[in-house]
Order: sequence, then C-alpha cells, then structure tokens
Amino acid sequence: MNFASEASRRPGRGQRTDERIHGAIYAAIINHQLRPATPLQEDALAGAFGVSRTIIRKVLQRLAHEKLVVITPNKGARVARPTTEEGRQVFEARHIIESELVRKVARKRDDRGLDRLRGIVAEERKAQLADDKRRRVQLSGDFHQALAELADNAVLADVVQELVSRTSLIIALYEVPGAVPCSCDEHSEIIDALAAGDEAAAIERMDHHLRHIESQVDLSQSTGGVDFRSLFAQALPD
Amino acid sequence: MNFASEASRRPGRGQRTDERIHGAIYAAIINHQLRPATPLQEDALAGAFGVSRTIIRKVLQRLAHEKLVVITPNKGARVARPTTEEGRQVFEARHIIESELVRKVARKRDDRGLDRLRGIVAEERKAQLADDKRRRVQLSGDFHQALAELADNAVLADVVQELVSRTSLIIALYEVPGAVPCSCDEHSEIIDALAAGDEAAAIERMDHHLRHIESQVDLSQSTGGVDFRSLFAQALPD
DNA sequence: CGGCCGCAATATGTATACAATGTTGTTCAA
DNA sequence: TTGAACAACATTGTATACATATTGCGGCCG
Repeated sequence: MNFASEASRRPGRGQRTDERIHGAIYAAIINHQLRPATPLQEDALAGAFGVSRTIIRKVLQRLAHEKLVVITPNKGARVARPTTEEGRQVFEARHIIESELVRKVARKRDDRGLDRLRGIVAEERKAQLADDKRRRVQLSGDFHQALAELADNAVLADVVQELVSRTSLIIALYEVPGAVPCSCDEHSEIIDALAAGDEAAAIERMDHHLRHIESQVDLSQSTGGVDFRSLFAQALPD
Repeated sequence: MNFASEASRRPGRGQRTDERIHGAIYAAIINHQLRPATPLQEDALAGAFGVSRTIIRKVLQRLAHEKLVVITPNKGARVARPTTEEGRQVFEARHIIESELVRKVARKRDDRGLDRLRGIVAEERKAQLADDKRRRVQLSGDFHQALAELADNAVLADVVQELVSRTSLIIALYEVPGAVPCSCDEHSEIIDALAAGDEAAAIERMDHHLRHIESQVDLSQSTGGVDFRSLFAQALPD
C-alpha cells in the first residue's frame, strides 16, 4: 500500500501521522498479515507511508516497547517471535489479572457496560457468519480490552491490552493445525454470569475461556535458547 | 552534570549511550531529584549529555511509554504528574499482581532466591543507618523487583517494575508531611514467611506492606482537573 | 580446490538544518 | 488603561545528509 499522496498533501499537521502509521502496522501484526520474524526495514516502510525514516523509527521504537517488534542494534527491526516460555508467562499473567478484573466487574453490576460487551459479541457473531477471521481476532481482543476498561482501572486495562496483543503473536506462532477459533459463546457466557452478579461463575468462565485459548496453541516445543550441544550431541566429537 | 567529554570520545559505539542517558534520567525521577511536572527540554538535556536531540527524543519517548514522562505535542516533555485516581489504580494493580507473585514464590521454596532478597534488605538497613534516603527508595524498589523475578514470570516482573517506578512518582506528589519511610522490617517479615513456606502469611504481609505504603500518601485530594470556581468560591464574586 | 581476507553494498545510528507551531512581549487603537 | 493583534522568539516536528556497522561476495593465497 502507498499512502504517500495523503501524507504529503498536508505537510506538518501534528503527530496524527505517527498514530496512523502505528495503528496500521499494529493491526497488520495482530491480523497475522505480518507474521513473526518478518523484517521491518526502515526505508521500505518510510517509502510505503510516504514519510521519512524518522517517523518510522519512532513507530518501531514504540512497537518494540509494546513487545510486538524486536529491534536488534545495527541489524534492524523484526516482528517479535515470542518463545514458548514467554507464551506461558503471558497466559499466566492474563489469568491472574483478568480473573480479578472479572471479579470487580461482577461486583459492579454496570448494565450499560455489559451492553457494550454484548455489542462486541454481536459483532463477533456477525464476523463468524461472514467467516471474516481477521475481524474475529480483532473483536476477540476488543472484548477483553473492553472488559478491562469496565473494571475502572486504566492501568490494568493497558496491561491487558498489551497482553492481548502478545497473545495474537503467540497464536500466530504456535497455533495447532486444526485449531477451532475461539467461539464467541464463551464470551457470551461470561457476560451472562456478570449480569447475574455471580462472581464465582464469572471468574470460573473466564478461567475456562483462557484455558481454551491456551489449548489452541502448542507451547511444548523448547524454543528458549536451543542447546546445540545436546541437540547435536551424537553428531559432535565427544 | 556534563558528560560531553565521555560521550564524544567514542562517537558511534552502538546504543549503549541511550541506555546510559535513560538510566540517568530514570534514576533522577525515581530519586525525586526531578520532581513531577518538571519540564524536560530537549536542547537542555542534549547539551547536558553531549548528544544531539535525536538521542534525547528517543529516551523521552521511552520514558513516556513507561509513564514517567508526559509528552504534549508541540509543547514538550515533563515529568509525569499522576492523578490521585491513577495512584489508586497503581496501588490496586500492585495488590493484585504482587499477591499472586508472593504466592508463587512461597510455593517454590527457592533458598538461593531468598538469599538474594535478604541481601537487598541488608543493604536497606545499611542505607537506613546512613540516613541515605535516595538509596533507601532505590533499594525498596529493587526488593519488589527481585521478588517479582523470583516468581519465574518476566512478563509480570516487567509490569511490577513499571508500577514500582510509578509509585515513586505518586509518593513524590502525595506523601503526607510526617511520613515515616517504609521500614525494611516489613520486607524482612515477608522473607521470613516465604522461607517458612507459609503462603497465607506471606500474602498477608505483602498486603499489609502495600497498605502501609498507601497510608503514607494522601490520595483524597481531587486532582482530576482543579475546579477554580469552587476553589476560589469565597474570593470570587459569586 | 578450499578457505581466509578484504572490500563493497546495504541498512542502521546520529547529527544537523529547516519548517511549523506555540508563547510571550510589545505596540497601537478604542 | 485595557484589549487585541502582531511580531519576535523559543521549542518541537520532520527530513536529509553523513558516519558507522554488518553482511555477502569475489579475489587471492595456501
């Protein structure tokens, strides 16, 4: 894609540009259009978006902080390739944090908030029928994000947002072949428990849902620093 | 301070420079040498560290992502001034996350890890005797950071690190006048419970410790947009 | 013929120049 | 005297040029 025309039309109108470019690359990574380990060359991106490398560098830096991109000094940026261990940690963190957030929301009985969640699930169903996988992934993330926001804790909501993004990368890498995309029914069940104010049930269902997502990936492979010595033990002199 | 000589001696030796400058500004903020709302002018910092604004911008961007600095477009960067609401959220997040981390560490019975914690507490005691407040603040953060690392979850350890830094800012802003700096005995008691493998006690003591820190700050003021009208009600003509 | 050394190409790291924006102080007019 | 408009300054935003590091290729030596 080439956005050069729009970008250069209005030369210096603040830092709306950064935001746009960040959003575009972010979405492409979450959507698995840019897969893990894809090189993100500064010049190429600068050309594509019609801006200078300065802007691209800023965006890449931000994505690196969000752990979606890895920058190796003097070698450039690539889409991150989280290890299985990192995957395990991300899921553990999500269990811990999202359980508590669900607890808080269940206690709140915020009907308007729940309606917002229902709206997202409705969109999910539509995307499911339309077989639009990209939109489903997007909306599934939005659901968790929205839930976090309902818990009146923007700090934790930010953390969840980051963890959800990273989950996308983990799925891209380790999804098992016949994986069934996470059914939105589970989201619906969580909402029902929240609406009923049933704290325990809501937590249990969120836990179940997260375990379900985990069951769709295979984190058993050892990616954390391959030990060549033992791997090639029999091929090496003692 | 002026690091121009060292910086320019070896012109382009990788991005060790960024790290150094980030560390320096980070420490200054945590130490309360740079107080909330202090303007961080690019040129001034560039001059002080003997680098160009390019590097400074990168560092400020990173600090902004860590929520220690706020960048307002076209107006520049300042040390962040978290609101009382944000303070509340940070403490809540710490309770949720650090409780679970303590639970995990209690179950692990990792003696070598506990020794590391004891080492930090010993340093804390020394700093307490030497009346070195800066070092005490630093070490207190290190304790929580080290504890998080013992829980075998680098993802959450990163989050805790960020929350601990932000806590420093909150203390700088809202510390009550006669506040007694957090005694390192509480850290010690947590270690003892961990050593005994007493999960419940360890969690209880961490909770107590965090509540103690919270009691040192006054988050009751409403900082979310000061209402001059009511503030100066009696001094204004209706 | 195989392996090592050196050079060239490519990409990133940093500095600087220029453009745009925001702020402040001054001047002029009502 | 007060208000607003304007102009000068200060500061950030962006692009570009140059310095430096890595990588792959080709030639040279053993």
